Amino acid sequence: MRKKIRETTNDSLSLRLRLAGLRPTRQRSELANLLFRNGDRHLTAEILHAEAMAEGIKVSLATVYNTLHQFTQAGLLRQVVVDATRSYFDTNMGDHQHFYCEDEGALMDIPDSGIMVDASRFVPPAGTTVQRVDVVVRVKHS
Amino acid sequence: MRKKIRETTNDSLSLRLRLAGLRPTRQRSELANLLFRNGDRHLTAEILHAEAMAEGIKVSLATVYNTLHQFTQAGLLRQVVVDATRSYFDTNMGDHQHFYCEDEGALMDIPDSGIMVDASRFVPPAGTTVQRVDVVVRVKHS
DNA sequence: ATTTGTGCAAATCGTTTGCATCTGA
DNA sequence: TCAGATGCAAACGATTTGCACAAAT
Repeated sequence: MRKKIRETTNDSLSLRLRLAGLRPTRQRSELANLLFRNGDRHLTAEILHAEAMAEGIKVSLATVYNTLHQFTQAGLLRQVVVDATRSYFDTNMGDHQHFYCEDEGALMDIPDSGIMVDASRFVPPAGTTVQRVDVVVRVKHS
Repeated sequence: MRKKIRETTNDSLSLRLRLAGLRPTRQRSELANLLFRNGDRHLTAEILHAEAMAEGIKVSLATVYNTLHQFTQAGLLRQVVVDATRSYFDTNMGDHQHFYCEDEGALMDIPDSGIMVDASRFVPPAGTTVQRVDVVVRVKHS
């Protein structure tokens, strides 16, 4: 049979990476798989790295950091700042908000119904435009 | 004239510290003065430390950090998380929200009219209660 | 072949801590 | 007096970077 022109291994993830202008290297593809195969996720670099290790994926922590930032820049992830000591990344790029439980450091999406902050309700400082509006509902175990 | 029983040096700041259960030490009083004399402020430990130095106030950076946390715990300050790399403290304890300009790392109050997020609009995860709702409007120089 | 990514370990940066010394009540 | 504060420097933990090597196109 003839040589396959189009890459057979080119799953949708590789495609996504390509479209984002990122070479689908082994590490990036495997991390992308971890990140996106199971829908919405909120994780730190360390958590992702630990998961990768657990699945036998070889990546250094430094590469995980780099990759998360590249994905963020490419619009595949969103960085969520809730805790001064940790950086979370969210695979859900839709317009949504979060619950954050400080007790356990858990970040959760607010089920849709929720808060819609209407950007027209306020005027940004002179010379600036609104990038986005972050809403974090801080909760505590009661 | 008779000995003054009540401290003459007891300005409102020292009083505030006392009421908060904090000894009005020289450093705490002077930092409190810097923080509260000019109304609302948003600053990092480093900025406050630099200001103190500039005014000839002798405090170590470590003490500034400690003091900011003590004030926060005492309800005199609020810590605002907007940037993964810096911690801001806000002297405005009222219910309000912020603009954050990533370009210049500037944090500003949103003039009141603004956003009122109504906590009843959503249900916190089971077993938790809402602490507070943080809204950060991220803006960029255009 | 050339460009781009990766790994490691060292460097960085904000923040915290241990401990000896000082200070306010 | 003496519990509580402070200062310094060392410790810390998350993140980043420099550089030699490896992989993708």
